[in-house]
Amino acid sequence: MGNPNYTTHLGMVDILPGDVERWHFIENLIRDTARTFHFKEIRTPILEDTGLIARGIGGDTDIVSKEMFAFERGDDRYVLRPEGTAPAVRAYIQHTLHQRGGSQKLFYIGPMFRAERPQKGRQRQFHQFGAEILGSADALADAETIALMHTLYRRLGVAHITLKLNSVGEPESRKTYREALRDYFRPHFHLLSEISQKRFDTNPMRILDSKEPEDRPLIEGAPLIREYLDADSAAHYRQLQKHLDRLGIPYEEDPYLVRGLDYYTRTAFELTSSDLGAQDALGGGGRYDLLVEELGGPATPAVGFAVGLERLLIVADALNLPLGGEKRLDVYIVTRGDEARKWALKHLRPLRDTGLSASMDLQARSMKAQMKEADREAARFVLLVGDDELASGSVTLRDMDASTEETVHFPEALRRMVGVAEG
RNA sequence: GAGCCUGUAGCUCAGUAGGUUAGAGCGCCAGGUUGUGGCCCUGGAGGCCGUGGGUUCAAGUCCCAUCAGGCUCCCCA
Repeated sequence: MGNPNYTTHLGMVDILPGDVERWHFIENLIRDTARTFHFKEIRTPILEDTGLIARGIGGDTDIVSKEMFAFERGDDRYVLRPEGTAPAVRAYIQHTLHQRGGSQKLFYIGPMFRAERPQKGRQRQFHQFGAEILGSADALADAETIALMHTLYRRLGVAHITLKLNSVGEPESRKTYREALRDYFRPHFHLLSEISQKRFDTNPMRILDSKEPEDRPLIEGAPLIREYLDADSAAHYRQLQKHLDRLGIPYEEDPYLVRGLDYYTRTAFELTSSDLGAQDALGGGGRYDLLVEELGGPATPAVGFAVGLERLLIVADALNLPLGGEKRLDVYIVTRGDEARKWALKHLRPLRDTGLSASMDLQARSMKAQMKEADREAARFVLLVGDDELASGSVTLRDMDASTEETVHFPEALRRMVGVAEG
């Protein structure tokens, strides 16, 4: 591919014409779906304070410990946001959105950055759609959040997806559970995989979703968190399941589902697809009742999720879902001679003012070359203007689909083209 | 951070046990039609064979390094 002087950095990709339309399609679908749930869009800066991210996500997570694009400038520490929840919560606090009353239903779409090794479905700059409900502790909020995520995929037409559901309880019950897990694994410690041995101390719950074969039999006998859930969390979990049943949203209880970010409480969920390969998570989320207070705001229960748009596109492609491509051109003006080019320049405006897309040759090429370009851009019509037309005050209107043409006055040509474009 | 694989025209790829001026299809440009697209024919432009070093009389082809990419582990969206 030659040797250009400059190329994108590792894990950063350009989205080119022909591809951009697919992004528009899903972005439109997302915004419209969020609108029907009456979630409101929020846009936050791509750069955030490093402290916010470290505090919000947790210093022990991979994201914070080794995947941040961060730099300093003067006394300020900046980081390219690796996820959207902490920034959304920051904005919620900073602008006292809780004073607006009720519970705030927010969503965002935008680029996120993590310095990981890129692979299928994972880029260093990737895009997420996320939604958050702040201010409700009710399981109804969890259900609405999940319903939004589920509706998006249903409306996209994705069929084979699995919603995994679990409750990770309150910090207290989790602490008890962690100890119970250590007690259980301790006698078998030497049988655990190397990775799991490391996690034994740091985060024994992560042993549960280990993919190492030698861990599987041990995990099957391990105590489950549901046996250690506090009464309120257990009730909340049952309530959510009833809501999901009422909504007709199928789910699979996964007692081993443990999500990577520190801030989750109670509800944890994940949407997976077999079409994705190794990175099979389409989206995931959960409840984070302590985060707002942790970041300096009023104690505010909250729940949310994020879905990866790159992965959504992969799934859509695997299913051959029509996302659309480049739009065809309505009218291309083919000219012959300088006078005709001047005529064309003047007449582009009335064409465009009616809403038609209109274009012309910018290189003074032959008519044949102009026709080829009109064809390449899938022009619906060609307006041909040369000496004859200029002399008679008319234009040749060519219907490129029907391969027919006739000579008419410009206003008449305009009327006909608008009629077809609207039909 | 680790492993495996790949790197020849804009794109998809051929390039024989290392041997003279590096190929195809598609795409692009032009001509065949001095005022017209899609099909067809003809011609053309476009490659320091990712980069650097080494082996050799000779390297796209072998070796080493490096860079980039893909997939996987880890982790996550």
